[in-house]
Amino acid sequence: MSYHHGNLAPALVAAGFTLARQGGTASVTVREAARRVGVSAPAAYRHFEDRDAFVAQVARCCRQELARTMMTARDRHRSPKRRFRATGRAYIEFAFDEPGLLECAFTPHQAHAWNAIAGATEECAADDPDAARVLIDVLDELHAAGVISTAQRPGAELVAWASVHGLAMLLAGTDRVAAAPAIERVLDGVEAALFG
Amino acid sequence: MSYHHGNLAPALVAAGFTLARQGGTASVTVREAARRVGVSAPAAYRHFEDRDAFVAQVARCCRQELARTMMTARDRHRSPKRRFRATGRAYIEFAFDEPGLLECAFTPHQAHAWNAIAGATEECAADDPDAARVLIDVLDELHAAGVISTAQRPGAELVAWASVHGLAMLLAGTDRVAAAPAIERVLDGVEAALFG
DNA sequence: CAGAACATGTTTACGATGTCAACATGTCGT
DNA sequence: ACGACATGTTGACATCGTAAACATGTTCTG
Repeated sequence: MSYHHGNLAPALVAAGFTLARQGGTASVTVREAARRVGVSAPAAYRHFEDRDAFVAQVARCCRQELARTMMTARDRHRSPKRRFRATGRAYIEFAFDEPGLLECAFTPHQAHAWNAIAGATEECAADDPDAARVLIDVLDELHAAGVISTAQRPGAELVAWASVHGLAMLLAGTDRVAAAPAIERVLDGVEAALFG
Repeated sequence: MSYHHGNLAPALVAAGFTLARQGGTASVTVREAARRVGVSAPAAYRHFEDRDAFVAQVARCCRQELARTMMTARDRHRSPKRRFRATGRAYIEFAFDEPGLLECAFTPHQAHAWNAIAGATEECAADDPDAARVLIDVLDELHAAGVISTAQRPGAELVAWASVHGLAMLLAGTDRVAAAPAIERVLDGVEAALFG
């Protein structure tokens, strides 16, 4: 209604999220996002340094969506081992359900993924779910329950994340049912590596 | 010298390879490759369906380069276990030495990676080294040596590849020496998963 | 050996994108 | 009320992918 949109940035990011969902990072374009929000393209540049900065925000959304998916899958179980496995499986399922989102989630600066694991926990509030946080939490549960030994605990995030993330990348675009055994095989491998 | 270049396609791919090395997939552009070869942009379209097809070829080169790196690292050792570990480590090292090439190697259609593992071995000749082939071979050595049990052998490619590929993705752009322990940790995890 | 079919390059051109500069229009503090 | 500031708009430019239409060698046939 008004000349000024009110909160353009979130609206643009939301539009970008939809674009990512449909066509992956490549189709996350400033112009198209602006178009969908009903605003001129340069307007976006009042809120984002450049396209990379915009995509980074969209990617953040994608990661949050992934985290939410993992959390709901995890919370369907009680035992730490089942919760762990459900978390990992959810990650891979996400690769099939939302290939565009997953691709976008980690393509921009892969450093995000690592940083998320390395130590960054302070940058995400309660309303900013983080996939790495979910993983770390469930690993802590396993540790607390004595399933993972104290000796094995350090670096467990990496082992789990690398396997699952790598598998998700490899399986992107393949047949879902054909991949099912592969998924279980890798999850078995992760468990064997961490406790087993 | 002549109006006709002679073998444009390979020249363009070589140029694309250099571009990938410097700036990753994003900077692999048909126009720039043509420019560097000293030819007009549309000329490239006599040899490649579209940009994706071109990038796919460049990616193939990148994968071959990776395979060569893995092979030379592997061949520095005799024992199957050491050869296996050297292969994996080389993959990760490649992520640090040639981030652009690694990104390009698997971004276009991740299906390549999976297909490479799934069954594709016939499409690569002796002069067309394949990273998946290298991995499979060294796993076969481990199996033959009795290090990997027959029960564990099936799907071992996936476990190894997913972990290492995922780790390489996660570590892209991080500090090399800081990441060293993480690398060993994940490699330990892979070994624990496959034989341990 | 001439010339036609073919492969391979070239020039031109169009539409889409990222992004800058200049201008317009609201909002808000004094 | 008025002027600073934030936020949008229009217009323009460079780069890209890529389609015609045209030019130039190469090669095969009569």
